[in-house]
Amino acid sequence: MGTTQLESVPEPKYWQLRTVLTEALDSEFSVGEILPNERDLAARFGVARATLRQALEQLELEGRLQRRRGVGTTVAPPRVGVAVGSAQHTWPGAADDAWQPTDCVLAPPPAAVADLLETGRDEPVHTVRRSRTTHIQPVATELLYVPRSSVPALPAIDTPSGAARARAVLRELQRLPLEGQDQSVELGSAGAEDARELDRLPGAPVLLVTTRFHTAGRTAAVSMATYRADTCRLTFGAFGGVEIHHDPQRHAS
Amino acid sequence: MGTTQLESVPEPKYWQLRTVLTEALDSEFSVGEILPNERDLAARFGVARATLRQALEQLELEGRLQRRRGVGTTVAPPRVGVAVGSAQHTWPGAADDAWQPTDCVLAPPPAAVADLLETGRDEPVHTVRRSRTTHIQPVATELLYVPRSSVPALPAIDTPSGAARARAVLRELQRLPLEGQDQSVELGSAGAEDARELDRLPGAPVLLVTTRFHTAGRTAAVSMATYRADTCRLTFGAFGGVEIHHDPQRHAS
DNA sequence: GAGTGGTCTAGACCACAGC
DNA sequence: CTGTGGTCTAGACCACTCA
Repeated sequence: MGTTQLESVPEPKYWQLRTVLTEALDSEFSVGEILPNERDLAARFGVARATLRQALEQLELEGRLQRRRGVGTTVAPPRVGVAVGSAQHTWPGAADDAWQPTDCVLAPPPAAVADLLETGRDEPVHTVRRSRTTHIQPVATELLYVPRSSVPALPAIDTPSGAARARAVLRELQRLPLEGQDQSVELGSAGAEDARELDRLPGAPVLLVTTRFHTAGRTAAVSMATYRADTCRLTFGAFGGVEIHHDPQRHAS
Repeated sequence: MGTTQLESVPEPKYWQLRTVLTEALDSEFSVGEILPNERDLAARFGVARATLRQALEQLELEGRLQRRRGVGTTVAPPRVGVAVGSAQHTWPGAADDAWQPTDCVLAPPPAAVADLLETGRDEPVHTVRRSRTTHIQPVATELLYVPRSSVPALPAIDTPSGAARARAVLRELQRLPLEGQDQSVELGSAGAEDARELDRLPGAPVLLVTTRFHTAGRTAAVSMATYRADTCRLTFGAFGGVEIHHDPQRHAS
């Protein structure tokens, strides 16, 4: 008598829960609707709150849910497609781009960036801060590193740090011939600052996009952008406008 | 007397731990080295194991650690750059590509894919399974959906399902003129099957790459690839060979 | 078998939003 | 103030690997 478990545990409870909740979201809930609170949900499914939370975390990671401390858990809208690489490469700051410059300082970049720029590790570069929003939600922050050699005509550094100087640097960049750009995407977690700016908690999953801008055979600038992984689908090419309504948890054939 | 906390909790313990461990990894550990087990580490830092694990999860997400049940926790090597989009677009199955076809069946695709292909929702399409490895580690699995109209010359379906048929479909694809491709990247979690194939646990974070191949103004094929997010850095363009040794947790200027 | 990471529990308290 | 999600604890047991 007394089997080890009712279900012989073929798979963990939080994973079963995730599946059940996914189906419930697909069939019984609509975007923006608020779910019952975690304590009630846990009781309803007969699991500890920690287990229920593990399932909710999965769903938030997949962009199906949005949780806010003090508020509640709501059904998230489909991810927005955010264009990060286009067929016709353009400099950051071009007329059509979606970024808002907020600040600019002259400082030594992180070592990894210095290596990409092939500048000395202690050599200060223009560091432009920008942010990007869709509708009203912040989706990304960026640090754009521009060596002084890329913008030699920039007026003396008497311009105070700030958005004005950021725009000046970007304007000077446009004058260079852009030969091409390389990009890479990887998973990261938001640091305290980025988290605040993206309206998330520290450690929230983000997509880190590194872009190298080339001119005359050398690297003219490097951008390191941090996108909210829960709400964004990064698009390359003409994929921008397309809506994809699939479950990010891949269901094999 | 008795302050609420020793440290007035400006930030959560697991986050402080993450920082401490990151620094320790940078300075005192080398790639492949095994860390003390979780119970010892938790005791050493004076926290519960669950809290310690929260910090380790972060570090694993960032690609700094690798954890294996029954084995232990080791320091992970830097992420490998995996080329997913190149300047000169090529069909899947081209001579140089890194994928290994393993199977092919004719079945109706998920609804989302049917919409992208503009086929009927119940219309069966060739579904090619492929996998991709670097060195000896699996890094990605893929389902490639090819409508029958894209490979009309394919011999009758008497070829048994399997790698041979997969190669036949890919070979036929090469005959079409490739006009271009769109891609999108988003965060997802590995389903049970993918997890097994990628040597991870269900729910492991993955990067979902959707590629649309165009010919003659229509979509000739759709690929949905699942990359291990912990070990991969997806590269677009010539970024392939570059090593980046930065901390995926963005440190602002 | 011993030792590892993975899952789960039942509680407690905290930080935050909104009334 | 109440109610929400976020953090943390101290334990237990399970699944897995390897000697």
